[in-house]
Amino acid sequence: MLVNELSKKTGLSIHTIRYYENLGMIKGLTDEKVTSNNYKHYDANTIERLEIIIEAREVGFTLAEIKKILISWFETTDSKPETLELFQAKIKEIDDKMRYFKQTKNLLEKVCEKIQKQ
Amino acid sequence: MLVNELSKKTGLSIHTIRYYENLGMIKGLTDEKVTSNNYKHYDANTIERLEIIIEAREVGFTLAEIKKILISWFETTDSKPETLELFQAKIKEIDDKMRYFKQTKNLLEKVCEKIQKQ
DNA sequence: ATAAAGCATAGAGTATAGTATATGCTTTAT
DNA sequence: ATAAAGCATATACTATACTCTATGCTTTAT
Repeated sequence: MLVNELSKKTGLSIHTIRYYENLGMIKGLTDEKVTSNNYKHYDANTIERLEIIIEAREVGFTLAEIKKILISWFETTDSKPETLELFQAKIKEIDDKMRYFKQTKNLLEKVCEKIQKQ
Repeated sequence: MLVNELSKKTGLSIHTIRYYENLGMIKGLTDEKVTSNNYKHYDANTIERLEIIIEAREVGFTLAEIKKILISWFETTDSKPETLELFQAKIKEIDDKMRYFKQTKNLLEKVCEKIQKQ
């Protein structure tokens, strides 16, 4: 599929997709048999990657961090202990954030109650 | 307390505190009795506000959104239905994000497992 | 008394994550 | 055949949230 279809399937703008491609987070392939253009083709794996990006950026991870996750998930063949430690730290970060979430949700609920009582 | 103490108590840099003050998220008061300087004094409410800011920014809310939360929580006396709707929408956002969190945590745990198996 | 540290304001600079514009070539539709 | 739409690359622009630097005045320590 070309970039337009990929955009429609993921909900990301073509600009954003190209931005992620420039960062090396996804990679389209040009068809060697076609010489008239250099259109890039994307596959199901690209969609999977973009869905991971969408999820992880909601969590607040930077694109640089998400890139590391993608590499470890899809490309890495060797296991580096520092990579493992990195992700274990990220899991802890998520747990910490969960607590902030609950507190903020709680505050928002109280704010709503306060408004409704008036 | 002055800005230095406030910084130490909250863990935020003096620059960041002033940045938030310029955005109108907190407010220090100058002592009217002192004419030689215009040092700003901060109270316990400021700490409370900054703690809310820290929590809510972890959740991914923008400073503009957090400012609205602070106003509704500490200053607002009248209840606007649109404010209530805003916060109810924010609560839903948090619930949505929670789902992304669980998915991302799940992915990270799988990545860790994958690395450990190698 | 004088140097060091603290405070305030203003403005510049940085990082991240897009978003938009310009240009030029290619493909598709009429 | 030609106009419209799609694709690629490059560069510029924007927004958010800081972070740093410069300047000058005030307070504190020695």
